[in-house]
Amino acid sequence: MSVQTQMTPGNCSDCPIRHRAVCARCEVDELNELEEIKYYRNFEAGQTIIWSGDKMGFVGSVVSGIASLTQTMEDGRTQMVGLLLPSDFVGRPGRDGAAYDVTATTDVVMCCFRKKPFEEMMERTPHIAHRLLEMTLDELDAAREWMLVLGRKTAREKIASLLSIVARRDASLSPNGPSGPMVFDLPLTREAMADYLGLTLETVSRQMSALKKDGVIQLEGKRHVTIPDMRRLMDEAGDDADGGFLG
Amino acid sequence: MSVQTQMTPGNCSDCPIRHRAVCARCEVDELNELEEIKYYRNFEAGQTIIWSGDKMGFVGSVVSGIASLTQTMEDGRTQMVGLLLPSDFVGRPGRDGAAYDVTATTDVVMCCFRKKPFEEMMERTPHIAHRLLEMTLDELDAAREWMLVLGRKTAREKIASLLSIVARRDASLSPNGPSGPMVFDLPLTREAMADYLGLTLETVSRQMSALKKDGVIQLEGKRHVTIPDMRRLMDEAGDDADGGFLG
DNA sequence: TCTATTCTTTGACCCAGATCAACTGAGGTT
DNA sequence: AACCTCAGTTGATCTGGGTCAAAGAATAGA
Repeated sequence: MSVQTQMTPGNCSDCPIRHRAVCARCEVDELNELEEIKYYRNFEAGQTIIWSGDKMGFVGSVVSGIASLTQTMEDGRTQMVGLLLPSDFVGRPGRDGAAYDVTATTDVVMCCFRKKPFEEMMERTPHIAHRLLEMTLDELDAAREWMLVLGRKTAREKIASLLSIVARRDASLSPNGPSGPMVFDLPLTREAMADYLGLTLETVSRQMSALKKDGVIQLEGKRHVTIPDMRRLMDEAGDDADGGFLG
Repeated sequence: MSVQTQMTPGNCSDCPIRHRAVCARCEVDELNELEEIKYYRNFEAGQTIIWSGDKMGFVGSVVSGIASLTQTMEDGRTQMVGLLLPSDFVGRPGRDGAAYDVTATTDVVMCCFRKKPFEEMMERTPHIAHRLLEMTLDELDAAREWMLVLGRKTAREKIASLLSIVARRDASLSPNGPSGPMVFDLPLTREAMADYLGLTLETVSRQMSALKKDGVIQLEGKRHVTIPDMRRLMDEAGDDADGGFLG
């Protein structure tokens, strides 16, 4: 999951490692090579894609839907450690076991590559290794930004942070530019939000109600969110770093 | 900062990107090339190595001492997002700005490479890009493991987690193997520990005292720690994943 | 030796968020 | 329509860790 980078989906649908921005780098020979080892898999909402510790025979990227990475303690406490949106990469070239559970939050289509051939291709095509390094550095930045959220922010700030991130990454919004109102459907249940934010679902619910009451967000039903003023929301998130999202 | 990987320092002191394990991969031509663009810098404890947002002209790795990565909000709340121990890499090839402050916690010696030539060399030497990808994936795993600590663990568990990590990465210990008692000096002040764990320094102090009272750790002075039973400490940390550290 | 200064510990009290519990409301099934 | 079930809301109460305050302990300097 990347916080810094915006995505323009829909382009470059055959790209081996889907680019976050409009793809300007596709190289035909790369694609042709990959075509042979590429396949698609569908997962239903709630289904586990990979169990932590399992041997992973593939790497891949999310084509549609949303998946989440979670870690769980023996006593059941769970923490979401990443959100995989379309174009995000899954898997660890050079690693055998998965480090955390990957679960489909909505229905998910993944574009997979068998790991061995993918790794061999990485050897031959430095381009891909570079792209992967770049993406991994993005994820690392995002993970570290999230550490600040988890460690130091209040419940209200946490909710605002999550809403900003989802708003930023969801393309179906801001018909009037990034400073206009934003409209989107939350792809997460209150429980999933809680797991992401290190809160309980009750606290999430209460803070959502509070933000609604204060006019920071509007809610239709449980999932449909309107953000009348993105800047206001970002203030609530206490975020200095907006990744250049707003002017 | 890596949680999973152990380091055996002292080997391979000229290696461009120092390996965490005993180095079996040094290649002479690589070294010779790097020698030209390599230089050393010293920092005193407390000194800032890089300010968040600054343009970074170099990448490098920690040779000795300990540095920390921190993020700070406008109101002063700070969260440490990474701990850099000897052999850890600093910098983001392909990125211009630093994403967070890097501060010397103790006196630090860094081995630096000017960024441009380093990146050019990365182009020519896929080996290095792979190594860097591997290291970045390790950091990502560590960051995500830390998200569980920050989001879901109690203060006591947090302290125990931090102590395990420091113990695991400190080489000057376990004269009687990994199941014997461990002895080391904490490289962090109580405040730094608090910033790492998302706590206040008072809570850190109280929990250290509690762990001491309960015999989980022994303290001589403020910094010198003995862990009579590593397994006991890991139980206190609530960690299922010990990274294969103990049998 | 006698301060300063910096780091740490400990105590008293408070509050944000957890916990426990009841309730609402939208689908879906029969 | 009657009944589930699942997701979310809201209330009442409790508590872990924060906050404020004061007092050691170690080191450096004069």
